[in-house]
Amino acid sequence: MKNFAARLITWHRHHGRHDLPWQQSRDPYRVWLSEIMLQQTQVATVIPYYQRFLARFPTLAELAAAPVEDVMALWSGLGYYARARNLHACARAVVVDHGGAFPHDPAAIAELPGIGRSTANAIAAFCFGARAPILDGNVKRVFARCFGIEGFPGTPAVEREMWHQAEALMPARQGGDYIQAQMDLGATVCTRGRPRCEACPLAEICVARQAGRQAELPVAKPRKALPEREAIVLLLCHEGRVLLEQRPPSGIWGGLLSLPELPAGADPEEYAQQVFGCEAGDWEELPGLVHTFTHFRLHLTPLRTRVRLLAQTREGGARWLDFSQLDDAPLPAPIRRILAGAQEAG
DNA sequence: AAGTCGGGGAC
DNA sequence: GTCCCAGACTT
Repeated sequence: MKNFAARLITWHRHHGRHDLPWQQSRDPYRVWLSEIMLQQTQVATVIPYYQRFLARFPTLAELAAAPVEDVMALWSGLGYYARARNLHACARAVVVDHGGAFPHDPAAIAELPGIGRSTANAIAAFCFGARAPILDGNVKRVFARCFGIEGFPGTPAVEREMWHQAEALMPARQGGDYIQAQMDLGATVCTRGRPRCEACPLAEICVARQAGRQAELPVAKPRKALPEREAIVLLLCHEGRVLLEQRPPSGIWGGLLSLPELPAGADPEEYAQQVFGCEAGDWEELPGLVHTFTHFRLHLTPLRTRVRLLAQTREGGARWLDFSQLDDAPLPAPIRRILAGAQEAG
């Protein structure tokens, strides 16, 4: 489709977003950091995290030199914590394998931890002027509508078709403006619900608009019923402190600190004593909460008790933290909420 | 090809 | 409440 890129680039000059915090620089470090944070995460959510992160780690070298725990703490609440681990690993790989500077070749960038084809291409196009297209949620939505592409874009077949389109449409020049234009159009005009077609530079050539099928394209993900899971978490309190344990590196909340989770069917009294060396007092059930993940719904029930310490905990990853230390701890969002409520309740 | 991985904005 | 977001990675 000729004119596709030209329409977008022209539109972007006057109607694109130009003031986002990571757009003030072509420093690959800042571009890369923003791209990772923005994976499956909206701009408004990312901005405060991005500012905090950059203030703590102004350069890639400082990030690479830091302990991964500090990175996790700054990521706490942002979700998809494998991104933070990969970010740290990537910084070290750039230092160790590439002399501290990102490679310019998109394929080489995509070899780095946490960087896939789309993110690698974005970095290469923004920072090095590469003719390398992206394919994110915005582009998929624009393509599906503009070209009338049927089928859920998450399937490999549809994705292959869209990558082919993306490669063919990518202009030789102004690549950075072009991919920024695609994302801006998807975020501000070709939105999921109620797209503003009257303001769209592609309106004349858009298949969905001509057919009045904006609401049907892109085809929605086929949904299954969410499985329900339940978990009991323990607040073992002792002299103003609470026991937290580190989660396994992979799985939900990988690598974060969390409240100890009672194994299914276990007795809290015995578990506290045998695993953590704590003699429990009276148990108090705190208000529970429901947290919905992408693929299941978790019902969390907190049980609180004051304990007497009998022995050293047998859990290597377990730590006593003062309630005043929780702000800086790498906690999952729902656990942070539970702890905040528990503190208020005394 | 399907499943795993968070949290919140927008509706 | 539901849907999905500047996706990557594992199985």
